Order: sequence, then structure tokens, then C-alpha cells
Amino acid sequence: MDRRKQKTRRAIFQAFSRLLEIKHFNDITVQEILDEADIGRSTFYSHFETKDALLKEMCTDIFDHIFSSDLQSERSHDFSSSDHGLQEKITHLLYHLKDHKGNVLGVLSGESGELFMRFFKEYLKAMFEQYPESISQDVPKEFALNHLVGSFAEAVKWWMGNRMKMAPEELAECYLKLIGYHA
Amino acid sequence: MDRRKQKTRRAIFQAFSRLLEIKHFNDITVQEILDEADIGRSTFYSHFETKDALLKEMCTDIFDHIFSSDLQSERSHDFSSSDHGLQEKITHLLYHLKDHKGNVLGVLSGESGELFMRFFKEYLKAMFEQYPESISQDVPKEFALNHLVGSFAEAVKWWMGNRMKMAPEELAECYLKLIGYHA
DNA sequence: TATTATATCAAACGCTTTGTTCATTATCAA
DNA sequence: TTGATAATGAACAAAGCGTTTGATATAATA
Repeated sequence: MDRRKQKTRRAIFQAFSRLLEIKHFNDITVQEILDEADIGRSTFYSHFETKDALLKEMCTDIFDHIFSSDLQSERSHDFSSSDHGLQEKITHLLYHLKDHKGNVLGVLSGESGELFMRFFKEYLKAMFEQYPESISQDVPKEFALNHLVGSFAEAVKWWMGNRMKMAPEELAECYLKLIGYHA
Repeated sequence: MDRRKQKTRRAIFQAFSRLLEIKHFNDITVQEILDEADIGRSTFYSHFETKDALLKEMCTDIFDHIFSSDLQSERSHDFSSSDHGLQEKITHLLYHLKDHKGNVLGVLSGESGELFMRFFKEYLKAMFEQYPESISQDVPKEFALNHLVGSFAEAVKWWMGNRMKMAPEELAECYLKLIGYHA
């Protein structure tokens, strides 16, 4: 990809991210993004069809990065050297979210949160399905899975909204207690 | 309140509700509401400051009605004759939501869901606090409460999004199983 | 380096939506 | 009946959107 294009794309993402930290998605105008990123109007539209498309691509980028880095061993808190249980997996995920709080916090709350959550839940669903023992047998499977995904997403939202006071390990442990999971 | 004002207000609510069933909140224009409700532009703005205000008032109306009717005994599935446990309370609530699905479904999904959920959670929080035994002692109280509220709200969203195939009693039972509640 | 392709730019455009205003008409409550 | 209040319809400025244009700047390539 052309260096210029990369540079502009990054500028837009960063500007958008900065704006999301101070105001809701719906209140952000394209003009503000242009000013913040210091780019021309037509340039923006050569990158993204709409403001919504921008949000969508940003979410994709974030999750692809977070979830794909699960498979690599670049970070200190990585556990990829071997298979590991749900607790480690969750802890690991929380660390990644914490690392990306700058990007995540903006898209997480307000009206943009709707889209973020949709993406997040897709990934989470795949994750929990890798741990069948976490899915209760006492209720319909779809309901049980929705409960795991939904309540975890809510927990993360709560956690990040509260400045992540709890440590990732602690949050993971508490969450597993509440869903009655015992490794 | 003036009859004319009531009539117009009702027309706006109903038109808005109808529109929410076929498209997302953000895609609805004031003009569409005017056309659907068959009222003038200035009339709309004499009732509501903005489209957001309309949504907000509508949510308030819905919840006030649902939660206040908890205290009356007008409906067949009412349990207000005596104190009752969390399971009955939840079942009762689910019946009310089902009764109001026309209004609720629209504001529940899409971008308007964000606001709906905020309202819903406030009421739920108050409800769960009336049943201290439902709040786990093993984790920080704030976290436990958030878990109850968040996962229940998610369950309702899932349930209504799936055409409410499960009976309210069944959903209540399944939910309580998953949060490990035993009356 | 010279050439070709492509990204960015600024400015302007038509269009939609918004929220307000105002004079007029209809409806209500007393 | 009368005075107050609500609804109407038309028009308005302002803001935002997405597109187009032709010129300029920067990258990849031969």
C-alpha cells in the first residue's frame, strides 16, 4: 500500500479516536474529522464511504489485532507457548484490551458501542465455543452461549468504564466465579 | 392536559414506534415522523426539542408503565397479592415486556438500544437490590450487581430478538440457573 | 533520473435535514 | 361566547453530506 495512503489512513484513525474520547459518535461530523486529521474532504471520501464505514473498519482493525496476536508470542503476558485454559485465555484478552484502551474506550461507549459490541461478541462466541465445558448443559445451548458472551462483554464494558481498577487476573477470576466455571 | 395535545403526542409516539419497526433510529428523519404522524413541522418541535428527546420520553413512558403496573393487580399474570420471590418477579416482568413488544422491540435494537438499555438497567438494578441473596458475596458487590443486571438485560434482548420463543417462566428459570440462584 | 501512476488538495456544487419563525386557522376550556 | 391554547403551512438560514473538478505533490518504477 502506498505510503501516502497508509499515512492518511493512520491520521484519520487517530483523529477519529481522539474525537471519540471527547464526544459521542453521532455528534462527530466529518468536518471535525477532517480538521482534526488535517486532510481534505475528498481525501476522506476516497478512503471511506461514510463515517459508519470508518467506525466499522476501525473495529475490525482493533479486534483483528487483539485476537490475532493471541497466536503470536510477542508480548510479555502471552501464553501462546502451549494450550491454556479459559482463565488464562480471558486474562490474556483483558491484557490486550488494556493495552489498546486508547482505541477501545472511544468505540466502546456511546452510540458507537452498539457496533463495537456486535464485533466483540462474534469473537467471544468463537472463543467460548472452544471451551465446551463452560457452556451449561442445564439450559438451551443458544441461551447459555448468549449468556456467557453477553455477560462477559458487559463485564468488560463495566471494567473499562471504571478505569480498569481491577487487575485482569482478578477480573477473570471474578467472572469465572459468577458463571460457575471450575477448570 | 389539553385533548389536542394528548392526541398529537399519541400520534407522534405511534408513528415513531411504527417507523422504529422498519428502520434504525438514526435513519429516521423528523420529516418521516411528520409524514407518518400527519402533523406539521412546528407542531412536532412544540412537543419535543429533538428526535433524541422523543426517544427518551418514549423509553420513560414504557418503563414507567411496565414497572409501575408491578404494584397494581390489573393483569391476569400479576402476582402483587403478596410478596413474591425473584423468580416470580422476573416472570412477571417478562410478561409485561411481551405485552409491550410493539413498543419495546423498536427501541430495543439498533442505535436506539443504547438509550433503552441505560433505562432498563437502572430499573433492573433497583429490582435486584431488593433481592440481596441474588448478589454473590464472592466478588466485589458492584461487579456482582453489574453482572446480574447486564446479563439479564442481554437475555431479554436475545429473547425478544428471537421472537420470544421461550415462555417467560422458562426464560426466568433458565436465567436463574445460570446465575446460580436458588430461592 | 525521467516517467508514469496515484494520492492529496482546495474549492465549489446541489442536496437533504434541521430547527425556527410567523401569520392564520381550528379547537378547547370557562 | 370569549379568551387561551394548539395546530397548520410555508418559508427561512444554517449545517452537514457526498460528489466533482482540475491542479499539485508524492510515490513506485523503468
